[in-house]
Amino acid sequence: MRSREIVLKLVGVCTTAKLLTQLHSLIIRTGLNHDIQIAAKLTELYIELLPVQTARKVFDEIPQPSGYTCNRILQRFCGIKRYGEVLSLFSSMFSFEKPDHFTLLFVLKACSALNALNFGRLIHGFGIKHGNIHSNMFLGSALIEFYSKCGDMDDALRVFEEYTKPDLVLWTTLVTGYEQSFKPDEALAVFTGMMMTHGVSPDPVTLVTVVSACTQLLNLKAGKSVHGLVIRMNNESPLPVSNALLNLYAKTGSIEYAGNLFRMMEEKDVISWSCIISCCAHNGATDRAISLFDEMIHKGVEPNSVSVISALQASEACCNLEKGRQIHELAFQKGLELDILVSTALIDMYMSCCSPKEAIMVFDRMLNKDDVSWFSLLCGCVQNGMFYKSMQIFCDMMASDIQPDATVMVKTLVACSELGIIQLTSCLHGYVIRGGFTSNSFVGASLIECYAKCGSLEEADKVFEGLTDKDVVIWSSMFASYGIHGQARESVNLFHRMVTDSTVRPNKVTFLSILAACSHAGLVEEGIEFFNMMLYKYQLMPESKHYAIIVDLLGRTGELDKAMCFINQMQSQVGAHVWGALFGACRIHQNAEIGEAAARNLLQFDPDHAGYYILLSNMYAVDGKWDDAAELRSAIKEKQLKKITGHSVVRL
DNA sequence: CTAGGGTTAG
Repeated sequence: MRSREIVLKLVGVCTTAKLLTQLHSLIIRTGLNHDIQIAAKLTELYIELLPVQTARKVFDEIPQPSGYTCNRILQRFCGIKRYGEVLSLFSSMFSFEKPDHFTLLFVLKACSALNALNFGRLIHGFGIKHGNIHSNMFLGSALIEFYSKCGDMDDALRVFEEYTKPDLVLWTTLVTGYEQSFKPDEALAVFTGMMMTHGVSPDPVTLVTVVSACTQLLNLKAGKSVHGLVIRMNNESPLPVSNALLNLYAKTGSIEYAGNLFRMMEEKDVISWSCIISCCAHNGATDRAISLFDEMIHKGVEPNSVSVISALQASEACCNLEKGRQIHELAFQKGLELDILVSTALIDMYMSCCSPKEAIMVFDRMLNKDDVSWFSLLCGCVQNGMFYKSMQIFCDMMASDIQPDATVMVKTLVACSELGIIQLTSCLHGYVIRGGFTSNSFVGASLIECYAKCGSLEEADKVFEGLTDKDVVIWSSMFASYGIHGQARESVNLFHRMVTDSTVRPNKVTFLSILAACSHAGLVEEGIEFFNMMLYKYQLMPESKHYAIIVDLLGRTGELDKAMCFINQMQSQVGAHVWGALFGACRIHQNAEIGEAAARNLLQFDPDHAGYYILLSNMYAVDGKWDDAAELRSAIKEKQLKKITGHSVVRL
């Protein structure tokens, strides 16, 4: 009798697994393991202290576990997210122990995680039948969360409405449910109802969810009023709330608000830094994004993959290869390079900074690649003019059993059209059909243009006529195809066929194709006619590229003054290719005066482009302006510019 | 033994 009490006391103070095993063997030797009370205590300890599998074994050996013990083991499994085992355990204990509301709580949690809608409904029904669940807020929120996670907001709302006096947690669970189910409007409506008609004040948890809802809606105005509420409620808002607000400002591109809030925040973590860096990186403040990243590192904040990705995107946007490399080094040291998202951001950065070699090295080092990393690699190679490599990557993708999607097909077709190998195009055409891409108009358009660029207008036309559902993209690609072959008349005729035979409305790209076709064939009048049609009949604002074509068109026939006038009356910003077109025309027609103006404008876009200097100096030379020519030549030397040698390839 | 939550990413 005495030893029993001692054992019980010992069990009470046992805190480690090691002590427990020693104690257990002692208990077995004394035969006290048959004592129900001691066995129960032991089990509880096992459940708490031992690896779950052992705990489970111990539990299974108990002939009559109490409800409390059952709940403890369920709780343990819930804690380590082994939800499948929670459900199977529950099913096995159902025969001997009546579940109480604690049991149901754990099981519902498992059902939510596993999306086990039917199982959860069963639990819900059981709860209704065997107890007054509507007096228990804990069960209520578990049920609301369960239905929300299973995507059944109607039932979630029904549960909520059973409560006559829902507390803040219950309200918040409902708001969160709507927000997580991508119904931010409803989330905000419930929130306003809670505050206005029921007079319940939110706490930080509620506020975070509400701000997330505003972010989903990109509703800056609503978000700002929540911010106002936060300020009125509390002088110093908790970090999660500030971070949520920061994210709202970042996502809505409100760089000013984000900056102000960030500066005001007393406490900051990686998330805060990541938000502000990503905000700057995506809204044109790339240098600031980079300096913020440096500041973060300097302050000893440990970077995570997200902050590294944002900093890489900033380097990418401002083509800062050196900075990109530095961040790469840092990511490598921190072991973040293993993250697929980081590697992919690195590939994008190197590709955009014209260093495909380094991008490929990153790719080759990746342990597991997903379809996005493959796509980044493919895209980058096309961007960098490595068309053979792009085709090779496409083949490697297929060999690695990666299913190409429509965007991959488009990029591959672009690479193929640059290579100009028609047999390859036929192969890809076959794949387009087998892969079921025929209904995708972007793939269709790329295929048409690919055939055209490989020299086969017939094949392009065959594809075009074979498509039953021609949208504006498909039509435009065919106009462009005729244009490539100098058949502007056919292009124009086809345009009229589109307008009369279909309901398709031309867009800016359509006019780009038509104008290019006219320019290519020297159809000056028609080109200007189309330009006016675009402007007046279809009310489409021409962009710099459209102007460039018209300038090119006028330039070809030597109407340089007219072209200059045209540029002067442009509404939109004059892009580099507009000046390029004018400059090219001036070279052909030997107009050094306008040519100089064009070249000076061009150099503003690309100050180090040796080609412009040389062509301009040639123009001076032909005009006999030797001094000007010499001056320019020495400027080139001074800047140490080298002309990049041009080359072209023809494949038969 | 009990409930609702943060953020960034191709």
